[in-house]
Amino acid sequence: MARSNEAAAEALTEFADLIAIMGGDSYRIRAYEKAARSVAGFAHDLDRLDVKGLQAIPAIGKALAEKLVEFRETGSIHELDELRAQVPAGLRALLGIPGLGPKKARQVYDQLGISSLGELLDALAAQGLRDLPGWGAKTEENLTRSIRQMQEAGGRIPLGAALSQAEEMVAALEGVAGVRRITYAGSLRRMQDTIGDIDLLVASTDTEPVMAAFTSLRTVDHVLAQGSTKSSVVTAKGIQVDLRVVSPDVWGAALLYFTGSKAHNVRIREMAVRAGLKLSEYGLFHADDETLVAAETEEDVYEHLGLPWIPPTLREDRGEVEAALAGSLPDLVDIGHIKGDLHMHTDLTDGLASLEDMVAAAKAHGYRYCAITDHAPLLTMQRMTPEKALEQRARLAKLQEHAGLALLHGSELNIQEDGSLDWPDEFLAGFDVLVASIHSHFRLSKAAMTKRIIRAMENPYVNVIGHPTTRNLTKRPPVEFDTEEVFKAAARTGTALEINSFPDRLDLSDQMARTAREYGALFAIDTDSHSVVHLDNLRFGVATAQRGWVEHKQVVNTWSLRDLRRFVERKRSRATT
DNA sequence: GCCGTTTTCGGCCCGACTGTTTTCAGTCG
Repeated sequence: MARSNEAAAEALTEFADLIAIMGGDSYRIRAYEKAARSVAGFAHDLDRLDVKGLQAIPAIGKALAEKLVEFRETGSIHELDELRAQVPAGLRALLGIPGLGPKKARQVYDQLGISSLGELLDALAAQGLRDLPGWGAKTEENLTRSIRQMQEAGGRIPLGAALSQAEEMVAALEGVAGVRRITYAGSLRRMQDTIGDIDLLVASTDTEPVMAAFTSLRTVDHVLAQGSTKSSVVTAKGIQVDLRVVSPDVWGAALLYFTGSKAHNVRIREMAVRAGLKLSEYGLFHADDETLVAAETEEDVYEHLGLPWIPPTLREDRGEVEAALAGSLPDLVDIGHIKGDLHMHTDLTDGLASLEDMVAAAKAHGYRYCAITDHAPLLTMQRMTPEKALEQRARLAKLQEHAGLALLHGSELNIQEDGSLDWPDEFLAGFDVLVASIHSHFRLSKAAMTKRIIRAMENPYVNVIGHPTTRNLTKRPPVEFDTEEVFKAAARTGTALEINSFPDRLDLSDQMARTAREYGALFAIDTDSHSVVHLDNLRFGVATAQRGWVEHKQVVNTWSLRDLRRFVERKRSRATT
């Protein structure tokens, strides 16, 4: 994704937030929000487009096209600057608190002068908000809880945002004189769902120019430390980035060391000690005479410890060392195994791209098949109807004639509070494949939630449970259900559990996928794409699956079309016999 | 602010939930 698109989308989103706080017209707000999503999901680089070209982007008219040009040329938009002058910076951040929207944000500012998270917390602690009109004890309680949940996330950055920041910096430094190798390490290389800070590793014999280039990167806001082998900066987005420079001949040892995890490193260092060796970021040495054993590649170091190379996504000391020793590391799913995406939206509901464009994008990804799964009627805002679904099916059949990959017609159904679904079985039977997801009633009791999900899985037409816990990494905790019961039921009913690749979701999480796998459940790694560019998120879902030790055989969308259809048919026929 | 086979004005994503209120406002998906 082009960086300029993201930056422009962020400016438009901020615009929308500020208009909302100022009490502006709700349709105008929505227009900005929609434009932001459209720009972020636009497949081409905005930088190449003039006012006229920009207007060809959906949801961008003349006014916004001009603002986008202004943004590109000056780095800002004067109307946005004027709004910023009227709304304290901290106030917008309050909108990130679930349960607190623009009206309440404005209210606490106007009536109590609160314009930061800290001030809001103080007021909540002092019970100073319950007397405001429309507020009460319960509101205070809910907001306090929301904030606590946010803080427990610890200001960590979702994987997607961290990775694009890291890749941008790696690309900018790759060409610097003296840089022999460069990569990101740490939790980012292990593809953990959230990242505390970014670790970059450079192999070079000439550190000065590398450090100078690093600390003066455009994205750097300020420098925390600058030395000859290690420097730390904070980016404009508030992300800390550490850069280490090592000699090229110890690249492998350093990469191993800085990739971690700490727990994994401790385990293999213990192994080294027992073998009369010593492992550090500078290499594997004989303990007695300090002669070098291995350092140049990770494979080398692992091999001299008696281990095969262990994929970074497994390096958490969750049994990978034992498995490696026993020769039983999982045959992990990889991005090349994926034969199709089973969860994609189009502009028939809340997607941004047309059916034709989504199909073309799936084809461009080299898929053998893809499923179009627009929202079902009970998500009322999407205004789906049986007629529209059938019409889409007819269009899909027409596209199939020259598609070059198998086009499956599906839908993303809504699991209701009692586990029932949008359409009767007779209508569901007309689809090729169906995803069912929770989009409402997140706070049911654990028992009710368990029963609800299992009932949905028992429907013979439900093939995939979409984003099973509905968690949002920055906003919403996962719903609670009895994992053992649900995962057992998934295995028993022949229902795949989705590993949703959206960077804010990554749902199932790595740990839950690992548990589900132990109960014999199958998986679908989907992108839940709402635009063409979202198809690229697949790598996050695949990495999450790897972290959950998921093997490719356990992922239904690595199967051939024939096997996938059998999977669907088997469940359906079991129900009728 | 966008958009148009209902085309330059007047619609636009609608309904549920929560907590507040005593008929409704704000938030969310």
